[in-house]
Amino acid sequence: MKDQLRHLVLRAIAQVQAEGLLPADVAAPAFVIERTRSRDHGDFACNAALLLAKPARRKPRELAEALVAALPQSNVVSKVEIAGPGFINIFLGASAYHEEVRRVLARVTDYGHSDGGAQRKMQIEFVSANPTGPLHVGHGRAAAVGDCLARLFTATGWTVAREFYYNDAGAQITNLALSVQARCRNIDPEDTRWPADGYRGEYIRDVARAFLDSESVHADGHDVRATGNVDDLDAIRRFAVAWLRREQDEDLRAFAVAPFDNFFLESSLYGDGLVNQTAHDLVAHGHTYEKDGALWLKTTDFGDDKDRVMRKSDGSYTYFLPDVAYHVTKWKRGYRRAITELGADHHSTLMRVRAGLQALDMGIPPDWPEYVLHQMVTVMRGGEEVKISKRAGGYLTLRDLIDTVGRDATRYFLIARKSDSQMVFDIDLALSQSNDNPVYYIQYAHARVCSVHRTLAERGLAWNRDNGLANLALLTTEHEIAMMVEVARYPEIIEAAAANLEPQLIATYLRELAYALHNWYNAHAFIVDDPNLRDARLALATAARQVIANGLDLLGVSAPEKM
RNA sequence: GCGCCUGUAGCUCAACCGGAUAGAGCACCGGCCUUCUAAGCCGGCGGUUGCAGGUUCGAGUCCUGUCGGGCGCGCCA
Repeated sequence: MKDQLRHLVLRAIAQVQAEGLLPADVAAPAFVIERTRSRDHGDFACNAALLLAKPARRKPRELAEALVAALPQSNVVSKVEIAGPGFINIFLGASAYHEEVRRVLARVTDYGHSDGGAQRKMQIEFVSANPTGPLHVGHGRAAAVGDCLARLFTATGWTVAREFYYNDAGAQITNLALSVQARCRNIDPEDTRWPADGYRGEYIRDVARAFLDSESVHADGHDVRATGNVDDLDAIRRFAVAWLRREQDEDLRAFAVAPFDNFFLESSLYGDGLVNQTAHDLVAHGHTYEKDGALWLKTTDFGDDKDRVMRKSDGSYTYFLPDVAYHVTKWKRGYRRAITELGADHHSTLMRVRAGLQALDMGIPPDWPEYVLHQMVTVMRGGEEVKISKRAGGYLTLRDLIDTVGRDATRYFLIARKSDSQMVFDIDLALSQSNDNPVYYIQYAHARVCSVHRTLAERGLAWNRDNGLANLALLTTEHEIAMMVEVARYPEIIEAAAANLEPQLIATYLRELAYALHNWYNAHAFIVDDPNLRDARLALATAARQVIANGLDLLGVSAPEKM
């Protein structure tokens, strides 16, 4: 709808220019077509006249009049008004909304999708948890946001690759192996022989038992068999990494996160010599210097507040050099668009990685890759913060949350806030079966329409879809108009959510759509005697149900037929 | 001290990359409805958008300063 109107306004501007009212050298400004706040102002408002006024040196209202006069005829527009300082208010005819309802039922699960991405390829990297323990709630937020973004970009015409990057070789992994080894030897965390920075969670005991039992683990596409040889630390390390990767995969599956297309191992960067190569290239491009026996990258050349060590005096690299090398592979793999999702506590790597990429002078744009940062989640229950998991010990796991409130509520709540705001996850709210709980409220709206169809069948009636679509003009009450407007907004929401990397817009929208549906449901009976009206109401209700189902699917939340 | 994020009604949040009178829900007060699933409707109360400047036709939104909260400031990742 919006695009149609934008097109009309552009033609009007060209027409006014042709008439000489607007100088030809005045470029069409970045005007917006936006939903009005109040229905009194029509369906959409356009600010083009206000923006053109200055360069054209004319009064906004005068220009608005010229634009309105030049606006091409269209069957979707029923009325145009000039208001306030020079807004052009556009009123849509009912038929425009009827058309939208038909489109929903014709396109079904594709409704609201677009081809804006033109099937170009892009990559989203998210979760990227190190395989040292079960996923925690922060990973859950990353998974919910990243998975939803991936679905959104798929829906808007991009070819999306999902990637999971993990460190399988660093000091943390050594600690993991030592912890498992200690457990194999029946050493407890309380024991003086327990490794200094060992992982104390109960799951370490499970890994140790599996290792001693010579189990075989399948993760990331290959099998790793335990040798059972407690003295072989390297074998323990390989097994523990595979075991925890499998555990994390199970967490992600329980969370209904779509499978990752690629798991990228940090160790492979060393094996392929890419870290050395990157260090060499950075030196060659002259943005480095030696000081105190270490090699520094002049990140201050690219906006950082101080330079950073890239190779320590002991010859090993700091973490951000492999990060740069990793992102170089993304660029070389052809991802001209890439999104990296991180916890906000890692935001400092953002500047460093971009600085490293710029220093390499490979023609990578300064704002590549895009970043999505997610802030901390505080989990509350009964007015108190919950932070301990029995299995993991020091932190609350994603699995705990899923087991407590269910997958749907977990996903919805973790996506429902802007990801760069801190959020409070209220377990009591997520568990409540009431209207206060938005997940319940939205799913219930979906189930209700399903229920209407069941009742219809029980009464021996059938819904004549085509008859309903032919009689949409019978839907004229305030609630029905509001309902149609809400349904028609869906494509705009998808577009805005993808463009701004803000999946929470979908969550907010679905609550509003469900609200409109419940209101409508309570104001009118759907199953009435008049077959034309009945079919029409069912057509709109079914379209609304479809939009709810589509929106919930983007969020990874199920759309139940019964509740 | 420096950097990033954040601050909107008593509470949880909106406000569509500068637009019109800052909106919903919950809570509270007064009426009403109760049907295909357990649902809602009307009215009332509630705001100097943390504070102070600036930019312009127009600022919750952009800029500067300031105050409060979070995170990060290592030759850890």
